[in-house]
Amino acid sequence: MKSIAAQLKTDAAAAFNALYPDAQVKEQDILVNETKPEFKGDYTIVLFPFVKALRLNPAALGDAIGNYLVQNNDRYTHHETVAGFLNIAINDTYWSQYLNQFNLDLAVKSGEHTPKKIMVEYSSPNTNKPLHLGHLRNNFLGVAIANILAETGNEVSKTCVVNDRGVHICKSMIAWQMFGNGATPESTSTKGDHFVGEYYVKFNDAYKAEVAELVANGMEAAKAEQEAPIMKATQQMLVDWEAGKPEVMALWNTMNSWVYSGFDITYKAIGSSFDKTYYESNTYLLGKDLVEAGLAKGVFYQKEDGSVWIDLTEDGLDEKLVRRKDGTSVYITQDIGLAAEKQKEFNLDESIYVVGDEQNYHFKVLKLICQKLGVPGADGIFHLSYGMVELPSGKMKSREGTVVDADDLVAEMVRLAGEQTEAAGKTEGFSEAELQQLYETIGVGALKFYLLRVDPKKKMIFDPKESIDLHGFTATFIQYAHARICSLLTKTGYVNNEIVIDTKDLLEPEKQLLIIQEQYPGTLAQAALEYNPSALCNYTFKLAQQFNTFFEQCSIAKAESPEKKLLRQVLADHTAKIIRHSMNLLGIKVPNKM
RNA sequence: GGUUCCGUAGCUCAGUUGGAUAGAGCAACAGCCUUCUAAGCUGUGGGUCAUUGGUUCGAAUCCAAUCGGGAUCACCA
Repeated sequence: MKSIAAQLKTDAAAAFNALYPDAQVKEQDILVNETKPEFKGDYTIVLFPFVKALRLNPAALGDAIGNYLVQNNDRYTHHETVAGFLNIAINDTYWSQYLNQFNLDLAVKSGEHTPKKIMVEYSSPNTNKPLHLGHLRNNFLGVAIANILAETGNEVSKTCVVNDRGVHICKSMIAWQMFGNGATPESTSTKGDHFVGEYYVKFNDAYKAEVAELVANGMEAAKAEQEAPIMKATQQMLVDWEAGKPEVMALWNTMNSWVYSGFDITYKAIGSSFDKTYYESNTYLLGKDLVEAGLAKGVFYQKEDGSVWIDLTEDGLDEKLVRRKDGTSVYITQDIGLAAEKQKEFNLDESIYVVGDEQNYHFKVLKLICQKLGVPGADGIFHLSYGMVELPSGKMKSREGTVVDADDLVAEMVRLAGEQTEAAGKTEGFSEAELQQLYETIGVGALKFYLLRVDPKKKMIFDPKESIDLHGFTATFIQYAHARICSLLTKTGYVNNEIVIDTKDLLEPEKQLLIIQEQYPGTLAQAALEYNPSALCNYTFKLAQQFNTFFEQCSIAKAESPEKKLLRQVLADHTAKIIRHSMNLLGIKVPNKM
């Protein structure tokens, strides 16, 4: 079913065409806004664009259109034209029809588009260190966007490309060989990914020391960086790995398995999961055949030294290397190969990559090359680019130890949720286990909401002080409204299947709540269209806010009449249903009691 | 330097297919719990929408220039 705003556009276009057939007004030409609170009405049609063409003054035009709308649709009642704005009110009696037909699933899925096969790639960790704050934004976005697209009627698969090979992995391995003395995550009671990450740090410390020593002995810095024994050993290990040397493979497998067991715990805590995981160790050779094909097609060209390039200068980009002179592939070659591979396996309409905006150029190039090569599905490649997460002090820098660890952050949020719950004296009636669950719901929810509430495209500042705030524009605020509703409905004896009869003489808070509720499917559709979960955050907060106003002003227990009581119970119930629905899509749990 | 993104209240952010007096949250201040959960509600103060010019009935939104900031332009991934 169409939203009221959309229906009003249709009806207004019909009114224009009935009254002024020559103007040929189309639905898309009509701008419908919410009426500003200081004016009477619910939705507003902007008349200016038509005033000139029709050579009418705004007041006369507004009256004509307004009268036509009210006479031909019992959905609209009052209208008034103020300075070129035609304000239309929705008839109170219309709302009973709306309430009786309320069906969230139906409303959400009734979009007109044909379902698409969509893959969302996100998370994409390296196996040499634990996840950090930036990964959290990535994961939350990936999960939310996959949920939103699936809910709005698409077939979505989630995938993760694990960067499990390369020189950075070898660094951890070398350091463990040198300094580990056979230690394991078990023997040191350390989470596997953190354990391996510690050796990555140890590598860098040792490397720095070796370089310093060489320089002290008179070597040039640039040369020292190449000649440091630990670096040479690492490079040799990479060669051995590519050759499949058994003891290197064994160590690699062991250390990666430690990391994966650590990641599993983190993913479980933050609610990330994947339908398919690609490992770079399996995919890094992909794309080589496509380089050959590209050469044959003349899409690529070879320089005298044997390296292979593509010239993208006509597309406003640069020349880009796709194969080194030694015949090995580069990063983008694998990505081309993997794009083709995904397409073969899943036959996608859309392939979404949730990757930071520092790779905007890379993905522009990737898509262009795939298109030029004629890789199937190339047009469906979409880089869901998100901005970096920065701290109030600036960027996170591993050198300066300012990287915020994901596990630490989650644990801290859960701890603070507990602390604040206890401080507020709200622990009564919960078992220990229930409390632990509640703290996770609040702590993790707050973190997710904090990272999702900002437009993904924009870089954001993560202020630790602000992120732990459980007031205002937060998940906690919304969760609290939900918990109140659950309690309220139980206490006032709400029975789910009754029919609403009376929506006459709606009070302002009741009507405002209805209007916002009615906008949910449209908001969700917009969030899907723009790949923007923050639109849902904003909406759901607004809904909870309006519910709280309604809650203060419209008592259910002491309603003026049984009809009002039922109406308000239904309004509260629907609020809770929408909150559950949207928060679920955002990956945020809502408690029934808090 | 080339390309590209950004600049809105003290802080964090909405608002941009051009529409009414630019909105929230936090922070500050003043009220509201004998009544359905006060993690709440109500109110007050707070703005040269970076600057300048242009387009037009109308610009935070579009265009140009300037200032300030980020990203990127690797035979790294």
